Amino acid sequence: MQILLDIQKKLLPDLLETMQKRYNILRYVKAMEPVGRRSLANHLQLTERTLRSEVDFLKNQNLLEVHSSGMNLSQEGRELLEQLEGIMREVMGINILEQRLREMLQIDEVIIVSGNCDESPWVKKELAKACAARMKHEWKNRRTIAITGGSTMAAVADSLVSDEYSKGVTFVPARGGVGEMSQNQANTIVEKMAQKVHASYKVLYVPDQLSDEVYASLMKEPSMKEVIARIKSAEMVIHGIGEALVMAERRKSEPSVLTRLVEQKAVGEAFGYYFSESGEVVHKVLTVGLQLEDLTPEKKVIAVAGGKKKAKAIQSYIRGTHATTVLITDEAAARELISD
Amino acid sequence: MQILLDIQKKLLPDLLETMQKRYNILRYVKAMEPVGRRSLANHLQLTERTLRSEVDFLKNQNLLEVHSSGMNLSQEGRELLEQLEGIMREVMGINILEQRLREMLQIDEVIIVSGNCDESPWVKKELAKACAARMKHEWKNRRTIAITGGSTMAAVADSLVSDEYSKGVTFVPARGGVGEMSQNQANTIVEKMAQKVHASYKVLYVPDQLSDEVYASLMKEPSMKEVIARIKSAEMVIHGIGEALVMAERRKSEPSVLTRLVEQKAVGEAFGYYFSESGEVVHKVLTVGLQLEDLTPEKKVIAVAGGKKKAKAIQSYIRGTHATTVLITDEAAARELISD
DNA sequence: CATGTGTGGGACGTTTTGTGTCCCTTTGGT
DNA sequence: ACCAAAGGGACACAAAACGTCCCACACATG
Repeated sequence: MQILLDIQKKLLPDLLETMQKRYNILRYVKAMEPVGRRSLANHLQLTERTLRSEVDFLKNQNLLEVHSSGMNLSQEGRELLEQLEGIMREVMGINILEQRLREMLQIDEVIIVSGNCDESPWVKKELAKACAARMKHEWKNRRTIAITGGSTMAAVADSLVSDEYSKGVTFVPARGGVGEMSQNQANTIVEKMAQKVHASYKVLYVPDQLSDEVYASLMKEPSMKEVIARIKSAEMVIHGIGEALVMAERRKSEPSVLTRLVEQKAVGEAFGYYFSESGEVVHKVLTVGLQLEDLTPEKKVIAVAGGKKKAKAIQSYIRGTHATTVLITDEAAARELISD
Repeated sequence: MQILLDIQKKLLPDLLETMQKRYNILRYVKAMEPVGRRSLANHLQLTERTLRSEVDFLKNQNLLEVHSSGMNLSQEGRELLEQLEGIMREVMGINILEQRLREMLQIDEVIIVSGNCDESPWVKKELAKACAARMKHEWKNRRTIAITGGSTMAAVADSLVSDEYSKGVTFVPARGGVGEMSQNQANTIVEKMAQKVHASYKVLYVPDQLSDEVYASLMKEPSMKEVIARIKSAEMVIHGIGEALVMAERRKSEPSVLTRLVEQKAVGEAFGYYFSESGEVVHKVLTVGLQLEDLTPEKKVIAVAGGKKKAKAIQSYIRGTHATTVLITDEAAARELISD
């Protein structure tokens, strides 16, 4: 059945929405019958007219009856609703999860793919695919895209496909050297993405461990300044979210940093910032490029991360910044987040 | 899965239609790629513009790509189509049957309920329900409805439910005395239907075995003439289809009639007419009311019959008259019809 | 090289559908 | 008798869908 639903989601994207709407109407009618149009419209947060159209429709389908005293479910409607109750749990599983997460995290948009990244490797590909598809919808209008490193972002690069608007896009790394393996470095991924969709790109190589003077003079370099300006003006930011300690180790951070992270109970990491459970920034990698405060509301920020064990990291990061507009995650992480 | 589909059919009636349309587009694109918009529109019997809207949609869903040389399926489209092929067989099972029957019998509309009347008694109820629902859509505009007898029609009467327009309807028996058991007689059913939906009705009692003189004088009776005129002007005709010999026996026809039916290979029967396999009328019950030639194209004629063993009867009847606009039958009969 | 046929995409006016917003009559309870 | 709440009719307006062009471009063919 799941496969049928997946196909339908592709072939009729607003099917679920409509089903859910009508399902809700039937439920409310059952609960409140006999109920009038206007009062029902209030409860369902629909305008009178739209609800009326729906009611007319349901009436034509013999699912409800309308009398002068109000609306009732018909016998057939009752039977259908009974079946529907059972099936909707399954049908809306993901949808309901998305909705709850949206409310809980106060995020505009949540996309959940079913499965668990940690257990099934192909789920990460699904995550990446979802991210790629989501990006696609934006890059007609948002043409400078900042990207971070990480294996998830590398997967996103693999999933990108070019289209008519993609040529106009420029990819830039969000921040200089935050210490990933080369194939998962932001610069590498930026290059790969640009090649995939025939777009332009700019890289930002900032050597680690520079003395302050060299660093300062480097920053005065015009080419450098230009890239950084471009990065700061990016209209879309795509990034992964990591577990704080895992990231710190992978980056071979100083022991002092590590201990501080542990002491301050850092759990999440995103583009070089480490967040405690409550969302406070407890550490940041010092480098150029996007800073947390650059994530203004005008930017579209897409965060991608999946797997049950990343739930806390996701939460800490979301608490730490309200800039994220889209969260793309998997079912396992979503359920874990909600269960907390 | 079937239950989900059933629900969806109720909740979004044109879902299947849309799915099928898009599925077809994908199939054709795959078969003809790279293919242009106009040529595709021809093959699919869609106008250029509607196809274009669909293509835009599918393009946005990343299911197909459009280049200057024509359209191709995308990788994702290919994958989806593969899954779709498998699932559509099941999804459209009934729909495809309906479509094939429509083409094969040259009928405007075919409605098939799944199952087999002969084996599962509740399938007849489903047939009746489908018929009742179908009638409902008409009686806003078609207000005089002629009904025949038979157990199927009796079941239809049970399934009728009243609505706002039903009061304006008048039920009449299609023909006088064609010899059914009283509870399955047209007059009885007409009365029952009218009661069910708070409509008016007229009956037509024509005693059997009248001498010609009495019959002639009876026909001059004004009340009689009025009813008959009403019947002939009926805007909708609902009738069952029977197996010729079964019907003849049930009606206790003369042995001479029986032998003639056998000789002439009568197989189907509908409102008193007997049809041979090729559709010729080989016998008719002599009585007043609707005659075969009264079934003009303006009338909406709905034929209801199900069960594998009625397939031949249905076919013979349909061949005999092209007046039928809607056939309501069950899966078993439909499959049998197509396999012939 | 010209030409003809196919491609996608833009554009525009028309039609249809959906919607927000009224108002009116009916109904049923107080 | 009255009032609140019901459904339904009506209308104007916006948005979407649609039919029907025309255009630029690519490619094969003469």
